Amino acid sequence: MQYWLMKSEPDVFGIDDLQKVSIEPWDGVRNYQARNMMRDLMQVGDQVFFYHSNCEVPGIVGIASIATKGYPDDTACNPEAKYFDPKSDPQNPRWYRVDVQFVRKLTRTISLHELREQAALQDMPLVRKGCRLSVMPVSTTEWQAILDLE
DNA sequence: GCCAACGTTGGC
DNA sequence: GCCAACGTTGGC
Repeated sequence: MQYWLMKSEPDVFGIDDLQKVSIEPWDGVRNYQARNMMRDLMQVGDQVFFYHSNCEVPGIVGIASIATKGYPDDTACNPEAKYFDPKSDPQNPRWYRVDVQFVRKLTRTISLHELREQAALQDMPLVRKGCRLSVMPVSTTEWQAILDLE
């Protein structure tokens, strides 16, 4: 089993929204690195840290799991959709998504500030300045180190 | 294939 | 709201 971290803006779709709907298709990702991870690497049952970005206290707020393997993100082919991509061909889909399932909220937010202070987390892309990757792998030791902070 | 222009992300 | 970082686009 693999571990991941996925970012979302709480004003758009936060951990409380995920709790309400239980399962959410993670569509609209238009970044090739993130696409490759969703399409090729994610497996059902993988665990995910749910991260709130672009908000008052950015940080990890909950845990989710991967509910489906990667499958084509057909919102890319819908001209009405927010993340429509005219270059995406339904016969040869450019973008992929997975379904994400709510597991639990953390007892508290583990802020980005606090994550940056941890020596064990210095290699995480997340703590690098200017990291814009919205989906990233988390190692087993990083996963445990973060849970130990809860 | 280079690189300037542009758009987006996301912390602050 | 500002702006640094970074990915993408497109002219050449």
